[in-house]
Amino acid sequence: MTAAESSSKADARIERSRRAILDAARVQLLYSPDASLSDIAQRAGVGRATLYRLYETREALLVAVGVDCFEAFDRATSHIESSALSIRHAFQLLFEAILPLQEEYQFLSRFGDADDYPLELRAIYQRQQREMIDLIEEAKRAGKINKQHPNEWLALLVDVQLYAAQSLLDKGDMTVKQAAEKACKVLFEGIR
Amino acid sequence: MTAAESSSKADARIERSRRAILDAARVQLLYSPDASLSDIAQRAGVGRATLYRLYETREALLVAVGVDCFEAFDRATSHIESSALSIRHAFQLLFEAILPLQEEYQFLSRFGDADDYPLELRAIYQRQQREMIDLIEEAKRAGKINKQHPNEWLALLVDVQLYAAQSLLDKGDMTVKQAAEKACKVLFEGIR
DNA sequence: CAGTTTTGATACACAGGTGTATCATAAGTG
DNA sequence: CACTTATGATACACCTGTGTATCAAAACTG
Repeated sequence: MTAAESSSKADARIERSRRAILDAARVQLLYSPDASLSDIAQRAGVGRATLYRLYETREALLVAVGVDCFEAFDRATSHIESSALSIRHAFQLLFEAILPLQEEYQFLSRFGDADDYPLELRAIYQRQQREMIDLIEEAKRAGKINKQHPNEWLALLVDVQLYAAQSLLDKGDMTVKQAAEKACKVLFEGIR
Repeated sequence: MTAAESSSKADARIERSRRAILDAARVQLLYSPDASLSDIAQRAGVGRATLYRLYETREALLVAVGVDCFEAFDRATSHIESSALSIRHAFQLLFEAILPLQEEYQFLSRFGDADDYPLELRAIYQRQQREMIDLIEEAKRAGKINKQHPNEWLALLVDVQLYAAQSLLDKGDMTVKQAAEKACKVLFEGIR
């Protein structure tokens, strides 16, 4: 219904501009949250006017990027619950799925817990958090996680393990699978 | 030599303004990094002109806050190496010392790893990281940490454990000692 | 290929932040 | 208590970002 998903019969130019803008905005805003719309348009390779044509305000763009990130996240993780062999394996698959989408995941985290950001983004973030907590509770029931740990804290630990795993990837000498494996292991068993 | 440390024979009003501004700036910039100097002055309870009198530019203020944070951090942690009974105990003491200084610690982290921030802040951050890595290497030598883990990654894990521990404190039902204990335990032994 | 639609460039008004200067007032100093 | 100094308020010029409008040129559609 919204402009975000109406790829039905629009001019090909629109879709191209839209994709370029969303990608550029995600990267640029993650790198420097106070980047101007000129910066974003330039990175996207489109005119500033085009950006304003597709997204009425800066806030509307923020929301659109958030929605886009969430869709990518959902697409990459929806298969997990059906194909995981165990809870621990589900975490492993989750880590492997999210790591290549760090930009998208971090975008949602960063703009999801700030008080002064669009309500829509916060709602998306909370929905994502909810799914994570569901998984955590399942792991608790399976005895894989100490039941005394608060769920929100555990969700935070998963988040930061992902963040730390990304730093391993950035160093270059590791595959996604290996980084996910390491993060998962340290999460459940500690650094020693 | 700089105004930052010349508390020698200055007018008492100056020192009072300086303290109020540094505290307000730390909190305000941590909460919203793009806050205006008017916001900061207002929170500090001083006029905007006073702020400009004590700190020539916005960047100078940023550096001054960073230095102030580092001094507080140093004051709180310098006693540790002499009083720690073991490496593991040193981490426990470190966590206990830093947790009440989360604002200061987070300020240095946030403004220390961004590419577009003052060089002085980055230098301070790197010095702090260096001390952390020294501690980590000592723990490796003592066999408390798996030697295969990269030091930078481990330093990141300590950082994020502190961040997560803060969320436990924010919930209210925990003392600093308990939160530090929990973070330390999970760091070394995992969530299960 | 003719017609429609998007696009980029440009100019504009507006708002807000930065940094400087001035001056009467309040506060500290000796 | 006289003297010195910091302070807050105010006004100012400058710059940058936001959002709107316009129009010729380019790209897509059938």
